[in-house]
Amino acid sequence: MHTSHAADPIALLREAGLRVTDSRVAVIAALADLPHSGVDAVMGAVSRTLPQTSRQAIHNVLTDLTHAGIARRIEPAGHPGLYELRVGDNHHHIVCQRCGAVADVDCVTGHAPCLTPSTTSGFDLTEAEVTFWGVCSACKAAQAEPAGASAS
Amino acid sequence: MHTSHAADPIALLREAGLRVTDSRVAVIAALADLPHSGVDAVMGAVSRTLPQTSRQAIHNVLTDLTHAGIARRIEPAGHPGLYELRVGDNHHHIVCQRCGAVADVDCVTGHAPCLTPSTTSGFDLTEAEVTFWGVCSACKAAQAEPAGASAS
DNA sequence: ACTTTCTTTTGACGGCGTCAAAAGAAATGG
DNA sequence: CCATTTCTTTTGACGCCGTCAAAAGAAAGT
Repeated sequence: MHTSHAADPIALLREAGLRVTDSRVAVIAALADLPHSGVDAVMGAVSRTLPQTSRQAIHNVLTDLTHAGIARRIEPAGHPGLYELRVGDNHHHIVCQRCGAVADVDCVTGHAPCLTPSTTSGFDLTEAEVTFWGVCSACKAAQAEPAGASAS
Repeated sequence: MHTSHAADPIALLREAGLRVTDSRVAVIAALADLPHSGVDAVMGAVSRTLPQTSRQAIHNVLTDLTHAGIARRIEPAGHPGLYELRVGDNHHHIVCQRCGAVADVDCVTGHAPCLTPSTTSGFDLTEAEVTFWGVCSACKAAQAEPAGASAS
């Protein structure tokens, strides 16, 4: 009866009042395995166990999970949407400008909205989203070794 | 009446080594007039003086200006790209979750990258992008008066 | 088991942006 | 002043990503 730990898909779904289906369990498992996955990556992972699953179903499930508060969608500029299960801890992201890889960054202050703008221009503030941009270690290595390296 | 501080489209283009064409001058004028404009808005503004201008030309010009450092492109999640002339002052934005309106927010610390993540996961950090989300005053007013309101 | 409700499949569609080829306009050199 | 090179703009097609909508299928309530 305690609120569940990260990776019990069935409990997460039940608590959210969503039906427990194979697709949803598989999508949650995929996100637990590969955070910051897009529809394609989730599709690939789900297809290994449920090969008939449609792309639209992946979209549906990810949208449902997001609305239910189980998943969170991020959308770095110039990239398709990505999903992760870490929710409600107000963390941020660092995105590689070369390959688009994403890593988590713990919030600087620890609680939302974590920043206060100097002037709000009459807006009611809901949240502050911080995206760091940089170059990941893999891309740094690829740049340092121009040729001959085993790249992925 | 204008001080040199205001953007002079022709000077900006010359300094960047770009040819001075009607389209480019018109796009810069449009952005000076309406910051945070998308391709559609710029197109509408430019069409008033250069009605034959193609949408692709707007894309080209905006991309050229961005690469030249004259304009900056922002891309709030779920919205098409927006452009502004304010460049290099490391300011941020607040976006209305209802209507997508964007306002500028001066940087909290005043200089890039303005924030340092606690853990960089091996990334070389380039910049920190902060997007505030909230509800603009117009949408707040619209919500307060559910029916019979005059034109927005 | 029957009916209602929710989920998934299937196919089409739309926004937004890019690519590429051809036509047009500005700078350069004779 | 004309010819050449270079850059800009037009035109049309295409692709990615996501949404919409209708029909088929599976789960829950009585």
